[in-house]
Amino acid sequence: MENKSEKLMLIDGHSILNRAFYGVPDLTNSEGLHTNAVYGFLNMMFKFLDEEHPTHLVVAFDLKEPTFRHKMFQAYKGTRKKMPEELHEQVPRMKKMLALMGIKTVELAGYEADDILGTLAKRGEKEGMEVRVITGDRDLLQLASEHIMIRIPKTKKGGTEVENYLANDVMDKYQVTPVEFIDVKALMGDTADNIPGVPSVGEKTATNLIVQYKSVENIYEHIDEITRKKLHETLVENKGLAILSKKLATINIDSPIELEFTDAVLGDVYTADALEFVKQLEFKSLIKKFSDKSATTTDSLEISAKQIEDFDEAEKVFSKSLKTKQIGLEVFGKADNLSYEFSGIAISLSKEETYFIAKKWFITDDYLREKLVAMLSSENLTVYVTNLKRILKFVAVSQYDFKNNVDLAIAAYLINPLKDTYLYDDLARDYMGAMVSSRVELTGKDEDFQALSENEENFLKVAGFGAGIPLLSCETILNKLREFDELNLFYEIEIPLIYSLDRMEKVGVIAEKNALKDYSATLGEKISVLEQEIYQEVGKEFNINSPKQLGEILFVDMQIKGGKKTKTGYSTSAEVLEGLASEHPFVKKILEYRQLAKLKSTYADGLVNYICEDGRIHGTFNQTITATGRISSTEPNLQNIPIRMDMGKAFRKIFVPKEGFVFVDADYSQIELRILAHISGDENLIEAYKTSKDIHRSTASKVFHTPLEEVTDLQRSNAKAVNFGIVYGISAFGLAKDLGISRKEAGAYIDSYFETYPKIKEFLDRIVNEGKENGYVTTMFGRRRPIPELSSSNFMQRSFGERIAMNSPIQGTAADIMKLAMIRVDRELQDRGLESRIVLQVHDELLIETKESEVDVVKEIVEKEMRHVAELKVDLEIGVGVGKNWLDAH
DNA sequence: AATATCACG
DNA sequence: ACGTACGTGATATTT
Repeated sequence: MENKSEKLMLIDGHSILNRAFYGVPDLTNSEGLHTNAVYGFLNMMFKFLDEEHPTHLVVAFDLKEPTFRHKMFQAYKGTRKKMPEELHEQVPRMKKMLALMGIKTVELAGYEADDILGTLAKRGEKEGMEVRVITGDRDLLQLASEHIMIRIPKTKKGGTEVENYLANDVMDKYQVTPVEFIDVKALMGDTADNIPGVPSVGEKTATNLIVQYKSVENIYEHIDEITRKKLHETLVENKGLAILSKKLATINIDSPIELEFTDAVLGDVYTADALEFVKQLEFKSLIKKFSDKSATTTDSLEISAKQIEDFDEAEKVFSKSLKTKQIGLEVFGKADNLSYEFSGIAISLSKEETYFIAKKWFITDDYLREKLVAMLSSENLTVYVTNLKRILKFVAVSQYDFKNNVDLAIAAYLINPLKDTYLYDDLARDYMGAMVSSRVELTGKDEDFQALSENEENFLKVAGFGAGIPLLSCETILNKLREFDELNLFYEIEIPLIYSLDRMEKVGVIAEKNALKDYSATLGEKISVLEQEIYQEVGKEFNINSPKQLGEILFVDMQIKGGKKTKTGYSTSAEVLEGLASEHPFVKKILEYRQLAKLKSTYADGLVNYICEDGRIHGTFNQTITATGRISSTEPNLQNIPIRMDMGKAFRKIFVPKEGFVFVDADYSQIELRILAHISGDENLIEAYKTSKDIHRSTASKVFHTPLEEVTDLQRSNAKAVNFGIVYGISAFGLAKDLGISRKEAGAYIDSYFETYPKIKEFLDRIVNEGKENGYVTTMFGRRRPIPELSSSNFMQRSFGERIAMNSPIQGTAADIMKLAMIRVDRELQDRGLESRIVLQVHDELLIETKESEVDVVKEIVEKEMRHVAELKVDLEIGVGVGKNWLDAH
């Protein structure tokens, strides 16, 4: 029977797993299992499956026992270098994954994966199949033929490129046939593959010889024809080695493998068991892929809410809730900072008793809101939720006194801030060991209204999980928090902060829409002018916003030197372009165009879309995003409004206080460096802060051994860069790049810095060791950041981990201090009955919309509260400004 | 959905 | 030999 339409894919298991391991950054699931190689393997495999649609699939692995070829080799050179443990532990995991997907794996005692692949490839070809061999090993090129394609994925700067070889591709690239390739390899040897080869024969010589003589054996039959004396000599001397090398290099294509191709037919790989396993390994994107394609999954935990539409029954549930000690709660509906509309409230009283009280008939928005307020402000009732700030949006006013409300998403964030979501399914998985369908899986991304009517059963599940899981997981989560010694951080900082952030979001900040639109138009005009000028210079029109087109025009069409590679093409970053500007002045126009285009799209046009009917922007401040404990700002991002460039500063002017108010802006001066001085206890830096006005100048004076008055601007700015570098987790490379000096010079600066401030060096060493021992580092307030990278066997990964270990306690402590300051300033404004309000936080800065009559008291409040949040060995200095717009106040 | 770039601390 | 400063988010382009 002809098998013309059949296609066999063979994967070199260890080789691809190895590639994946080194190509994918370290990944661990919450149990601490390393998963990056498995993840990379699967992604690569899916990519090939999508491309090729094979009918048959086999993955071949080596076995541990030494093979024939290994044994022969060991006479010449030790053993292969062993796999790092992080990879080793992933091998059984990979095999399990493949087994669960119903994919055939083959391993055979005494034979390498190469032999298995070779045998199966030839066997498949004989049966008339198209064959694809996926490997990272060039040795396999000897298998290439008209119907056997060797595909070698290469990880190039994050992306993967594939080299494909049929027989003629091998000829094109190596000038020899696939079979002759064995002989080339035999002559030149391959240390990585344990083939000794003939000494001093490299790729060139080997190829030339084989092109002429076709095989090792034939060379020796014509050995007298070799005229190069040295070469002739070594060839004769090493004849035995050459013959042996050929044996070592030859892949066995007749291994005794008991495999019928019918056993390797590729079926549905998206099995329910495989889905369970990818969930356990926490491969987010693959979970989605598997869930979409596999049959319905069963939840390992059943909580379905009972729907209530009757007013009297609703009354009963609320009154029972208010009398009990603890409930789980979730609110459904639409809400922003200006309005809200319930679709209902889910309440869980116990595992068996969960309700969804729908808004209907007499159960109105007002009624639900009233009940919600009662529960959130109850003295005796503890309410467990997963997103308290969102729930607060259903309570319109900012004047409230809520208590005993526990946001478990934030608790889970404190336990491990590296996750990207803390939704109910995440909590169930991490703290209850239960796999449940996510909200998106059950109801999609649609609004709650539609979901309720469209798929009632699924919606009631979401309601059940949403309220039930917080209640059922709270004990485990809080115990973990206690174990991690983060309860104080949680209750004294993170929970109160929720209310302050909510207030800040609800207040919002005025952005002058008309001024913004005018500026957008101005920018638009300047951009068109530049655009035309650039087209003139280049000689044709193109999309300047496309790095691809721009790169090709600059470095291919115009042949400009100095092009740098990225994985997709030429880099056109500002850094590269600036390097070009002196020789090609028009490049400045491109830079300027870029800058203005950015300002127009992101800030001018971007911000306008967020201005509400009240003329204000109500952004969102996220509390569970950053790894260090900072808050982040989205929709829009109000923490990256321009300030450094002149053209950008205009945007700060459109942020203004309302009538009768001004802005008071307060920021911490060099808070991170001061924290470093405190934590390290370095007397010299502490002393410098006590006596010097200008810390960078003072640092320059000491580091460069120059009297204070004689420090040049350049020295000061270099010292400033070193100070920054220290906080970022110093490296000579990074500093050199920043300052545009050599790595050696940068190293000298760093050495001198550490001589000046010896305890800083001690601290940095200590914190890295501590991180390696514990697997995490902490801030002054006990905030924890795990650093899995520190245990990586990859130098780059580990170095990254070390810099994180140095930076996180500093950046994180600054974040803790600012959070506490915000809470206190906010509370003081409330308690004193003032009308002034915090409107923005930008990491070390607070912007306060201040009633004109309250300016003095507000200034006094921010100075006092911000300064005294923590008593450090150096004072926390606060800069305060007052103005009619953000730029002037800052 | 990923990549490149650039705005901020 | 390798090749990165720490932490974020939005936009436009390309896949």
